[in-house]
Amino acid sequence: MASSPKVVVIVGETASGKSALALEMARKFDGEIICADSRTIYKTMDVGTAKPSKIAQKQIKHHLLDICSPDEKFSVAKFKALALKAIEDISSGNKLAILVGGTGLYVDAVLFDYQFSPAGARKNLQNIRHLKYQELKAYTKGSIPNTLVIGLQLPKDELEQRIINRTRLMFENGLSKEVKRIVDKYGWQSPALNTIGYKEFQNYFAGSKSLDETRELINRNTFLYAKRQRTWFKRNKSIQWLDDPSRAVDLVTTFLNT
RNA sequence: GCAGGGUUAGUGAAGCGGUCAAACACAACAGACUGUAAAUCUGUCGGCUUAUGCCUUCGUAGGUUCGAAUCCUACACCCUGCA
Repeated sequence: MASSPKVVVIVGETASGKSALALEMARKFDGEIICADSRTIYKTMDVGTAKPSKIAQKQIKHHLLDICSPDEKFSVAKFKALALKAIEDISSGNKLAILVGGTGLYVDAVLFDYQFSPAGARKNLQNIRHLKYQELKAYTKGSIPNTLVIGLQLPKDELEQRIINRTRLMFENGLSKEVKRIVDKYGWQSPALNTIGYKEFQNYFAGSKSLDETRELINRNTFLYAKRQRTWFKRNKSIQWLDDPSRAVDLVTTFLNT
């Protein structure tokens, strides 16, 4: 399959430094970034989702950010289609596509070429394991060709410290105002507000939780989320785990030369 | 000082003579995941070890009972009503 474009994929837990690494790789290898993130797709949700800054976006083109409004429903299938389109666009412009994200399902939808049945065909609300067979087939088949998958892994306590710091920064950068604005405009039932860093404010605004308690809760929920991400990525054996991000340059260099 | 309430596993909190290694929640640990995925769901959670098994736990020390986290006594610490 010489025709399929090369894609560098960067995965890892939240706050592991994926975005920074992606930016660096994009600069070094003339790339553009595709965000595989189920929350940064939403407009106006910037602080709480740790969305790449405007400055970063000016330097390097980021795809699939701000593509829908907080009251809209989004889906993996939509993501897959858009991501494939973006990969095509980027590589036809002779640039390197860099897919970055912590949303394992979104990444895998592209990487393992998920085939979705028609919308609404299946109600799988209880996470019934009836798709196990299909899923296994997909994973043994392996990922799509011409991909390099880099995973960022930090020691647990270091990651927790980074999460704590990041949450504190979010609060300093007006997270509470951002949440308020979105709630006032779209209401708590909006799909986008069922997000760590946002939903925890419900009790704060209702007056039953202090700001400190809210921040603690966000931290704890983020730890839990990171754990789920770890579990998800663990099963993908083709990920090349790095504890030292600087090694990524070599990996990408050899990948591009083969 | 007198009267009353409390002390339970990592935390919070049930239990108030047997079916209690002790509900439940949270955390912790592990896992699942194909159109909500920063979502949703599952398992383990005193120790030994994996057994319809044993051992050690419910502030501390004794006691009553066939049998106590549960009743009694003393002590320690904490909160409250009267001084």
